[in-house]
Amino acid sequence: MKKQLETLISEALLTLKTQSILTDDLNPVIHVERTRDVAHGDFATNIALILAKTAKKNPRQLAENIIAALPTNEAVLKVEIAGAGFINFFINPNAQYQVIVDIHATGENFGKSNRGEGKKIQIEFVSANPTGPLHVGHGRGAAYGSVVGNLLTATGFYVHREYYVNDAGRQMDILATSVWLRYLEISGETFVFPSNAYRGDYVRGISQKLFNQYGKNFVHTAETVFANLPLDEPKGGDKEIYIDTVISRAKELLNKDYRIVFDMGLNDILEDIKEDLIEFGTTYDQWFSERSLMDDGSIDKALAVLKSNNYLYEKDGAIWFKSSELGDEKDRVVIRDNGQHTYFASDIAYHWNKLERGFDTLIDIWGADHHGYIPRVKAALTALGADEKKLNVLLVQFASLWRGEEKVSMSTRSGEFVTLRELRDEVGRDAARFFYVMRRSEQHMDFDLELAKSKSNENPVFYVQYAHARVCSVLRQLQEKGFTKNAVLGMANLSELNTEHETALLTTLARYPEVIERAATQYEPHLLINYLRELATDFHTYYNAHQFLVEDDKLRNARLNLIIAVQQVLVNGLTLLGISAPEAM
RNA sequence: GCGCUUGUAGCUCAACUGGAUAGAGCACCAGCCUUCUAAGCUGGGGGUCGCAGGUUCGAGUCCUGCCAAGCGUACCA
Repeated sequence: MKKQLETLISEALLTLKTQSILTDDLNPVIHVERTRDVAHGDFATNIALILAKTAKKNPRQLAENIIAALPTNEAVLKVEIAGAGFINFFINPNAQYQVIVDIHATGENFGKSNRGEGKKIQIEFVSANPTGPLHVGHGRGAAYGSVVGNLLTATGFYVHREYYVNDAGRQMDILATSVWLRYLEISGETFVFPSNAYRGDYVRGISQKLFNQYGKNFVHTAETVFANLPLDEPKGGDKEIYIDTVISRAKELLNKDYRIVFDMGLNDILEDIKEDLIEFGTTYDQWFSERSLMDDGSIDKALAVLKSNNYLYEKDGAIWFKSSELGDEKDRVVIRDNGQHTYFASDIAYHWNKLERGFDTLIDIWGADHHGYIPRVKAALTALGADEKKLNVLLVQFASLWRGEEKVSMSTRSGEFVTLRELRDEVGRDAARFFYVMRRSEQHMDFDLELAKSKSNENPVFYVQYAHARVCSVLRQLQEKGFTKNAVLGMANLSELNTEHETALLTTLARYPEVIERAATQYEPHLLINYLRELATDFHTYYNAHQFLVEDDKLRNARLNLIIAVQQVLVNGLTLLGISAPEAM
């Protein structure tokens, strides 16, 4: 309907141009929006206000000209000028019933579109280091990313979801070393655990597995392991330097066996993460290994291109990328003085790889604490000769956790974090997803565990699900009470639906495709949540105001067709959110 | 210091990207269950849109300057 009106207006403008009321060079973007106040009709446009200035005309006069030039359309009942020069459209009520027919005809496809025209979008999200289980901070990215992916799929994009596995690099070495040290403890060695190692209980679990499988094959005495090391931080040393030397010691002593320990940690945690995400309703098309970029030479190749494009130089024994020439604050190291490439180097190769695979758009979903990283990645793409505009980084603010009045600090290494799995166990997958996506992603979010845990009626997800369950319940009652259902009869009598509650529902239902399109193109799933809450409100209000199972066959079937349409849209929306639509509650 | 993000009802947040009288949910107050699930509905109070300027027909939304919070500012990710 929106698009129809926009077409009518653009035809009117063309007419005015041929009448020389408007000049040919005016080509404004025609914007039709739904009105907030029913007194303003169903749709409104500010086109006359926009054009008034450049056309040097009185906006109300111009609005009159536009209205006069509008082609007639049977869906449009009345057109009015209001306020400073708004043009308000009143839609023929009979046209509004069409949405019920559409929903019944298209079913689960109602709301989907082909706006994306099959364009390829790669969306990378979560990508947490496999150094420990996912915690509640990752949950928000997981929920947000999967819903954005669903929305884009629903609007006709080809979506490829990817998790970048940091299975190489220093953090993983710290994990492997931590696993080994706990293994040594299990074997009976005693020593002070490094302050910068991973202290979570899950590490002990992996170590136990290692011990069960390999016995004491990897044991070295504590004396040997800790001989001649620098001081750890609690003793006045540097924890980073300390842990790095412990890692070197581990590699040295374990030699080829180091990889066994390393992979034990990596695979165990990665399997846990995969399972966790599946249970959370978040799936991927690909798990992309960072190590593979090293093994197949992608990193070297990317750096070689940067070098030949004259964007690399050497300083202080390290290789630097001239990102400051391309908008970054300063230059960045890609190869450290110890010969190791930085994570940034593999990120360059990874993002280049993504574009090489032919995606039209890349979406990265990062925690907001990584925002400073954006300019350097974009700079790298530019330096490689790629189009950095294809990369779209969406930031998700971390949800700060509260336990009642007390803020919970989260750090993977200190081991005191609430895992995503724990959260799911406590509040359930539906509520967790709903809460995560309920707010704009850039908005800081307070996640009160006490509140989320309490299975109280305050939980908005129940409100929406309850609307669906109520429709199901009515349909069950239909049988029990001996009423019949006749969809065709209902469709023939939709004009029976003339109460204000029904009109409101029709309008809300008709908005659904607009909401999906907007939520998808803006990457804002919270719009869908807000919509579903409004739809549920309209339905609950209607439910309380009118009986659906009435004797009158025409009215009953018209109403049943309406509430079945509501049920369908609730299912469609909840499905996109990855939330269940229970038939009974 | 500099950069990014955010400041809207007591609390948590919306506001169709510059439109008409800024809206919901909690919380609070007053009502509605022999009738399709009361996890629901109806009504009510509650606002200097952080502050000050500017841009224009029109600003919560855009520009500038302050104030406050979070994050970033590594040869860590």
